[in-house]
Amino acid sequence: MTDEEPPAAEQLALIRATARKAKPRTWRGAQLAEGLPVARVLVDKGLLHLDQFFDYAVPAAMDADARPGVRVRVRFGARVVKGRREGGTLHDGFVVERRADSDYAGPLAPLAQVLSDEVVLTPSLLALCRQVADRYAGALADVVQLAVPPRMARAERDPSPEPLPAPAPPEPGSWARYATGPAYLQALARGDIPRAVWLALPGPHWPAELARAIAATLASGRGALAVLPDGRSVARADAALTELLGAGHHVMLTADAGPEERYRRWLAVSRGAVRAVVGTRAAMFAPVADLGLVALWDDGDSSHAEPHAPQPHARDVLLLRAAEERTAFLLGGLTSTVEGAQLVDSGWALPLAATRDEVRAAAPLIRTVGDADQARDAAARAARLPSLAWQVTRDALAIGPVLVQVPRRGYVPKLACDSCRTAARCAACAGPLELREQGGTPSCGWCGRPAADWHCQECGGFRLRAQVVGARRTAEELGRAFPRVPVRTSGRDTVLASVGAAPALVIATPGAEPVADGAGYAAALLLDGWALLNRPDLRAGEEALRRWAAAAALVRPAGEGGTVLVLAEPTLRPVQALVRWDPAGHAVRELAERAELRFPPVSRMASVSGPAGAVAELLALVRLPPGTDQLGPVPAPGGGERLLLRVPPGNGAALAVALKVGQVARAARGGGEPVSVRLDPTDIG
DNA sequence: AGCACGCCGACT
DNA sequence: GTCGGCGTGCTC
Repeated sequence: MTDEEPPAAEQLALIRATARKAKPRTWRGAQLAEGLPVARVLVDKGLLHLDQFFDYAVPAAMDADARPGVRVRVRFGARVVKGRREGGTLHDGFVVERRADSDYAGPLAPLAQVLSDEVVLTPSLLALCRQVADRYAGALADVVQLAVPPRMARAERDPSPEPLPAPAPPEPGSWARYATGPAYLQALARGDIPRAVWLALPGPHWPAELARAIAATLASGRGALAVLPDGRSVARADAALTELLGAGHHVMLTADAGPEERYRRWLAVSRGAVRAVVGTRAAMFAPVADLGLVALWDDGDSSHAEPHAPQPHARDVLLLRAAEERTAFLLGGLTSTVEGAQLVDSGWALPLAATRDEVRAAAPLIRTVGDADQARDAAARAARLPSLAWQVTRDALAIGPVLVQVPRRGYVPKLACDSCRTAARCAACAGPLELREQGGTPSCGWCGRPAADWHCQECGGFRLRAQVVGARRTAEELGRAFPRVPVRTSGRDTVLASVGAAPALVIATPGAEPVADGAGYAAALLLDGWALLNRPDLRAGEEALRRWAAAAALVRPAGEGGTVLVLAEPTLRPVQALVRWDPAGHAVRELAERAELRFPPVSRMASVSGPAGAVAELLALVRLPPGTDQLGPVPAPGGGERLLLRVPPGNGAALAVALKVGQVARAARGGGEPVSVRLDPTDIG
């Protein structure tokens, strides 16, 4: 996060350094480019662990085209047979530098082909990729593959539109509801680099607010980039931006545009023709010229984590960009992650929140039904829904649609206390307990300790259960109980963007809730309370609050009759935070707890997994930063084993470097079976 | 990751 | 003698 320290970088530079200079020689003595006859090339695939550049000779005919940043093809892996080069397969790559000489002592192979004269891997994009690779102990080529889209020749042939002049600074609009909102916009429009963690008010205004932040940055003559978790939210931001500025100032970078159109838009950004980008995860690398603002919406959404190696998270990539490219930063959401709270806590970013009066005016009424209430409720035992739920639904259906949030399939804890349903955790390290075989002894998913004498920390119970839910069926029952009301469903395969303002029951899984036209939903029933809260995940509380707030924000304010009913214990921290609509307080308390328990993100973690021998081998080569804890190893789900490494705050970069140095050293000794290294893994339980 | 080189044992 | 086992090391 903000703990990167310089000595680590020197260590990496050392392992990258190569031998002495040599005059470029080439294999067949072909005619070479006169001025700078050497091209330093990043080879796209192969040697993934070696992670280094290779020098090639530039034939005279390619002198003009082989500029830094263009795509080339090179022969790689050739062998010398009787003084002649033979074999070698063609690989794609990028020229990263033109030079007068090479560090490589041997003869240089010539570039095979310049694929295109389009400069795609610009120096600043390369620098960003390098930083991301280092941050995650990954290979540069892997990051470049994430950052530069595949070439589509047709899109390259077409010229990009002429850039538009900077727009006028926008009016504050609904930003006036936030104490420092108008000042934040003014700072952006002035060309400053304000950094904020923005807690958005519930309701439909956040896309327009995000659009105004982008417009204010454009007004300063700089570019802006906003990353959102899914196509629906990008579409909302896009619509708001188009309404504010018209078309032409921005592009949408999402997967559903198709590869060619997407590359066309990416090129418009890369060429400086378009200065603002709204997009999903991959847009985090968008090469916006003279970037003035990076914005991220709802950083707790898991789709901000890139699944491909080295699995960078959009929040971290944008934090790197904000620091390196000296830009403003806006982390927005209805709730805050602990990482967001940490940015405020460290003083790096300022909170951007509304007054309590504005919160009260915007939020719906939140009511709760706990287990004790349900036990007393005869109707609930029969129909599995408390009578308050029936009452709220009946009343709300008189004035508008009702949203029913049900748990997603497979979204249940592995093991929980049989009596109070609290997730079962390891007594030694608080990792999640798992049952590896039927009837066996549960053991910790982190440190592997068996938990034969487990008892519940909350209620003292000693029986464990694997959880099952029937909430979807409950929702269906609800539909049958109101036969004249239409039932719409949104989830998994069919996600609705919006529903009408007329009374209806809208059943949705978390994250797939449609926006209700008009005033918003009259009520929401959150049926997934205990399933969300009891997940064996560090983020269970944060995630529950995030999902509840997302649903509750679609409900009209309490003053207009909006009601939210959450089926969860009212004494639990996330439930209280929802009732009081105090996401900031919740995040601050979660952060304090993580610090106390030495959990991420206060401590940083890496997971090392692979065949047992290989993990031990890598570990022997790694010089871990002082104070590193080793948790495990435990058997990994896909075979082999997994080890967690935990370092104190401020040592994240050192841990990444140590692991990278170890990986390279191990590869140089003949490698063997590969070991996967991941920083800040998201699935550690 | 490929892929050739090399230094060992069993075969026509 | 020669074919081929895969252990080892290099790739601009």
